[in-house]
Amino acid sequence: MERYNCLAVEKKWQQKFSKETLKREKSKKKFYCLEMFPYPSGNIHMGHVRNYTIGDVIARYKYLNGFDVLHPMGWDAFGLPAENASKQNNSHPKDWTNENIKTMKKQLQMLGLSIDWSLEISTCDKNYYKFQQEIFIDFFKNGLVSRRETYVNWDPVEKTVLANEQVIDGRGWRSNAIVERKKLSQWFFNITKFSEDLLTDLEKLEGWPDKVKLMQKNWIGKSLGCEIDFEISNKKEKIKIFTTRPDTIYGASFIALSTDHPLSENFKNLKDFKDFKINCDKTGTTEEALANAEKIGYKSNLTANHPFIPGKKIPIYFANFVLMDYGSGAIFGCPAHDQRDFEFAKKYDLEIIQVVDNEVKNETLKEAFTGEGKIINSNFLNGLNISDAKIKIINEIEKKGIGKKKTQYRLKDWGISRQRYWGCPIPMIYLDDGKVVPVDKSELPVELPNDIDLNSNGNPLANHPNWKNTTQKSTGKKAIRETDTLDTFVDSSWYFLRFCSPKHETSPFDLKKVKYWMPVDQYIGGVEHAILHLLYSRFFTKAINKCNKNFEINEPFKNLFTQGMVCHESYKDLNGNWLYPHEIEKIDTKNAIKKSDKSKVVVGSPESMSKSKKNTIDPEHMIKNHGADAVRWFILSDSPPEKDIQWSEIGVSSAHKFLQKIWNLNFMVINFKNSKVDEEAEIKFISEMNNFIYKIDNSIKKFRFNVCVANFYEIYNFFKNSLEKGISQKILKEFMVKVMQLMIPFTPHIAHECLSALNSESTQEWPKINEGVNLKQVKLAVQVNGKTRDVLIVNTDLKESDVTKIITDNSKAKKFIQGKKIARTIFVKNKIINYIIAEK
RNA sequence: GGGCAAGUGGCGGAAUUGGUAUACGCGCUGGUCUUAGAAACCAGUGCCGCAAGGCUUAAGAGUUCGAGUCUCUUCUUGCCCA
Repeated sequence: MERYNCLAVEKKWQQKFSKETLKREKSKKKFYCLEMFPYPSGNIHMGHVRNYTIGDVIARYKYLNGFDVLHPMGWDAFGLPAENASKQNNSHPKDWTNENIKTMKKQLQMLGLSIDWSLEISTCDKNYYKFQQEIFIDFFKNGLVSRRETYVNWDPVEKTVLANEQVIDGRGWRSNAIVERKKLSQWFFNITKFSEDLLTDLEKLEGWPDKVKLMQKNWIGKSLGCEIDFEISNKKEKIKIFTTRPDTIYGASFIALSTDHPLSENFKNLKDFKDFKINCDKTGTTEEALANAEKIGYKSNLTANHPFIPGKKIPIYFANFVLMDYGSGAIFGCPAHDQRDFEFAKKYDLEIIQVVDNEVKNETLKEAFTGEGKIINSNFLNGLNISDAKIKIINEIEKKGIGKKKTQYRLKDWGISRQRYWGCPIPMIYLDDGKVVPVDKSELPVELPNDIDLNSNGNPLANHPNWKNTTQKSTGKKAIRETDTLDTFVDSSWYFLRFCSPKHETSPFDLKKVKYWMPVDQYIGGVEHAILHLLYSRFFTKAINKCNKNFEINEPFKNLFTQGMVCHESYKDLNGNWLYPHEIEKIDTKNAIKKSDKSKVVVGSPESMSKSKKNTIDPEHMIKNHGADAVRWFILSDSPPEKDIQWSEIGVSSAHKFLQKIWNLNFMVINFKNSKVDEEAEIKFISEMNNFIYKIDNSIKKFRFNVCVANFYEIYNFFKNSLEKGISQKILKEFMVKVMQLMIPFTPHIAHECLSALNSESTQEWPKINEGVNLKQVKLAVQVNGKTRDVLIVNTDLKESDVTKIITDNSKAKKFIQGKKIARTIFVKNKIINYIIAEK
């Protein structure tokens, strides 16, 4: 018996894996297994290891079960870090990115993944973004792209625009800078045209986690409301307001307008109004920023007539918490039942009229009441609940002809302009006469220039001396290129289509291939993409469908799995400096010291690995120490894959030890010599092994990989104990082959090596359960008054009377029922018998 | 503030979906081997109790012959939205 040399064995099999694919062209069943492709930041991290190991288990499992499997990998290669890194070390983003891709590809191959590398794509490759530009032009021609001046979320650090989704807690998702409101001309994808489809089609996605669907639903944020026209007192003009709470119309005590509302024209020359407007622009555009900001207003000299209370006039304000691009840029304020309105009313001493009943009465109201209740103080609405009141008042409004029912979505159009170099150029040109037109498709790609100055302020493309000067092909007219590039979320919104035919030259994808492989059967990635990336990809699929009627694919991802994060404790020395795990020494579970000077180390609770906290573990280092199989095994073993996992050095090394044991067991079986064969023991062995095969198969299907691992430990224990039970070598070998086949998806290197040591050619199939070999016995629990008193091993399908006889003859439960009156017996065949004792 | 998850030994976690709670692993304790340690192997390990037995799935109630699993109340934690 030799010691298992994981490094040599893994290297050997990786050379084979890198040339093989999981294609089975004759198979009638296809399976598209896709993991979210990585950003080439430099090195792979443990999150990638977890993501791609899970994907590999699924891909290999499906392949072994006879599927024709597509399992590609590529690079989400555009993005700001490349620009920043290049500035720092005076290189070019292209070189920096390509270097990283090389390193990370090598690292991924070290994991023994079943990736078909012939399909590799990179989004910064002009052969990729050329087709992205083509899709953009198609979208443009189909009315799915628009350009308009709007207030945008401006990240002052990155000097670029952020989508609403990219603003978290009022800060840039990457820079963490406080986001400002700025007016800019921007390109948009008209994602809101699909609001309703994106919402209703969520119901079709049965293979998606409910959590993710709910997040998308909330994000789209459909709400039913209505528009109401308020007459301005003594004028002919009307103000159209939008509200989701028309039931509170009798509580209206003011009107608030956006500072960009058309009515502001009348005030734009007043200095105090101008100052006020500047002040408003400091508030961000997110709902949260608006909710948290102090509510400020500018009182106009106008009032509006209340549409349902004759003679009542309510004041008109401009306010910072009303935005022009939500609804109509005008609201009516009902302070008693909206927190923002409440704060506003308190500040400007406006009327607070309660119209929904609540235990807290008007005089003592400390905040807006937004809960359920009966309508009061509202004339004909009194006594109704909120939803009935909404229906009734909308009817009334429509009858009076002063407004109509309207559905509103929270989802906004997707702003895609970025003032950056390292992204896909937007293929549009500005003609001298002011027209903005797409580049002729024959001129694609609009290539990024290589000679750029990253150190100049602002957008390097706009600063490039001549790149932006061009001519329109069809007319020869002078034109200027769009210098903004596309948001990098665009790159990842269709890569799954490109993977189906990555070298296709005439269009973004070969429709035949796409129709064969799509939708993605299993998509795997982090839950942090639950909204942005997944929503955008769904939009792209629907938008392409609109441009090309033959596409006929409505949803890109049939099944979605979101894995948890990889966590690790963090360490700080007494001066508050973060320390890497290799810089410290653990004394026990909660205490550690610094290796260099033996000083005390503060151990922080486990959290997501991040470079800033230095609580990262380098996968390459781990693979070199313990082997790829051990790393894969550990990352699958300790927690269910959808939950966070805590990285543990001891965990990996014990995974390594287990694989060594498996290797030894394999050799024990190969060198096994029979003394005598016990047929009954063989039947038990086969039956139990079949049981294990069933369990593992079942657990893989449910993504319960940690349970699979536990089952493998049980198999090992059981198999080892069975060696002395009189089982023939033939049977032992037959089942060792099956065990190794089961292990292929998890630890492909050692599994293949053992199979080859067993002289088995069966490396491409999944073990089948031997039909007809079943245990003739089952465990049956004996309960008295619901308490388990004994567990019997009995023949299957025994009748109640037979079971009772066994119990009264000989059982630990006997003494609990002897001499007692049994009032009732519950008997479930092969499972349980429960005696209910009558009370005296 | 609203919504959604979840809460099981010292730790990670399992429980065929209402039928043996604590599988499996880590850790710990004892033993074998060893000059010693490491490794390996064997045994033990929810709590109380010498034992018989009793108690135990965040807390409390309910439904049921039977509840970790279903219902209600409370507490705690996490995530998302505000």
